[in-house]
Amino acid sequence: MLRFHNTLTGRLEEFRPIREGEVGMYFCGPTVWNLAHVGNFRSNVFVDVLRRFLKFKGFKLTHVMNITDVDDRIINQAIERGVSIDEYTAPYIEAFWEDFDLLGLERPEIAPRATRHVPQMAAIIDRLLAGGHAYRSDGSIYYRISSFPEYGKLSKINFAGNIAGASERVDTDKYEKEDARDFALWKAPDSEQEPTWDAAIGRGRPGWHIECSAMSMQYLGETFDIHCGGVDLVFPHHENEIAQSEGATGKQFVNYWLHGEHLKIDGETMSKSKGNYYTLRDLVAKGFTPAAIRYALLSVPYRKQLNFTLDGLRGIEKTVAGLQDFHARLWEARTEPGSNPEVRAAAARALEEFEAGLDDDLNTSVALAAVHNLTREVNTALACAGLREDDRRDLLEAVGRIDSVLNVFGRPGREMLDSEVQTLIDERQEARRRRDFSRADEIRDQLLGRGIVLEDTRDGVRWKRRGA
RNA sequence: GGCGGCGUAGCCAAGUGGUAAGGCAGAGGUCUGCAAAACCUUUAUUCGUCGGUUCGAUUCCGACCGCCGCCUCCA
Repeated sequence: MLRFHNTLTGRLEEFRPIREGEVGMYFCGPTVWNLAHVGNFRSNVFVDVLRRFLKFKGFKLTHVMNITDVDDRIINQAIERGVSIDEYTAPYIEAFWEDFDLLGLERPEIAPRATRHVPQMAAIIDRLLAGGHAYRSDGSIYYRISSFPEYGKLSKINFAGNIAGASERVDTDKYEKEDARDFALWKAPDSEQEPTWDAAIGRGRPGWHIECSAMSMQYLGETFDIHCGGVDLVFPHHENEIAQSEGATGKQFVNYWLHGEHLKIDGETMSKSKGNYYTLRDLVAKGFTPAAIRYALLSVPYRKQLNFTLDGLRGIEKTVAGLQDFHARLWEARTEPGSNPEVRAAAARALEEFEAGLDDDLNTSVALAAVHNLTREVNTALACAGLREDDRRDLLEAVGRIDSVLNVFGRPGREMLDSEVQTLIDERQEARRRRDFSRADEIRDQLLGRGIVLEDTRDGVRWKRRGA
């Protein structure tokens, strides 16, 4: 039974989609004003595990991830450089997808861009105006929080007790708002340079929150199953989405809200000034593999802060290499016909525990423990020739199924070595037959220098690549 | 000030009212010409501190200490 911790209710709840066997989910995606950092990708990895596990469970998925390509930062940067919004964001969107693919993330079914959905946003704002949930002021349009008594139900925010200690931080707004809590749905242009849209509601540009209401409802309907994002979005972004959507439709917006925790770097918040700010590219440049980064980001359950350290990542490189070696060894294993009931049972148990772990609010730690227990048991069988052909087939299938969610085992297909390397390997085998071990070791070291690691096994020599 | 999270071996960490998963590192061993890989054994009488409830608490309650986050368009 699949259960999620629902931020809306604060409880662990059984997941029941609106339509049997189908799931609509929305994830607040990147704001493409700079290169995404490793923390951004923790959210993406969490959502990737979620979407892959839903497919594992047999659900048909419609996953929408928006791309925020208009906000104050983007507009300011574009104006400063004298380029259009699209020109400014294009390289960041491209870089985002490159990193996304590199981490083995499955692309969502739909990835709408805010700038392409302004009419839909205007339509919702129009409904809100008609319903008394919004008002015009100084050419801008604001959401009237007092018209939505349930405001605060997601973040449990309490304005009464809130203002006292935080009062010095409350925005002294230049705009004319009825209430300090009200937020902008539609902004009148500040200057002539600013990009604007002509919509039925006037000329201007959308506020931040409205795009997610507009795009999620366009692609998933007025009520849908899952909305996820980082914890920082709970307030105000998601709270405002609820106010906008439910204010406009009068229906419940989302059934399950899932929020991923942030990561810490060496126990501290990541920030440029602390020098612990890593983009994916930084880590790859340091020699880390995407599979290990992915593993690191998913190894701790999504609702826990995870402590990301380079030392830890180095250890995880070994863990992941072990899993990939295991997969390759299993793929190559020469086995006798038949089956070993113990191995069969181990495979079945691992799949069960893997699924049970993820069923429990995506407890990836438990799921990974099941994987490691399986690889150890199978390695034992492999070491004492206790693996049979039927087991091998079952295990490859089980690993494939597990990896359809984790995506860390790598593809075991054999790459061809160039003939010069192959000749050296053959020469070394010949030298070993002559017991000319100094020549054999010389060749082994030589290949190691080229990133090729040799292993002598009972079935002959194996080779694999290792990063420099 | 309001709301929330966390503190478990050298490190990363899961977890539960009934006696501590998993990974990395360490030690010893098997295998190997030597390696590598893999496997086996081993590594927390103990889960921040102090109280309380209980037959029994790391797990529930209270206090305290320490760390992190949201209340600022930051994942």
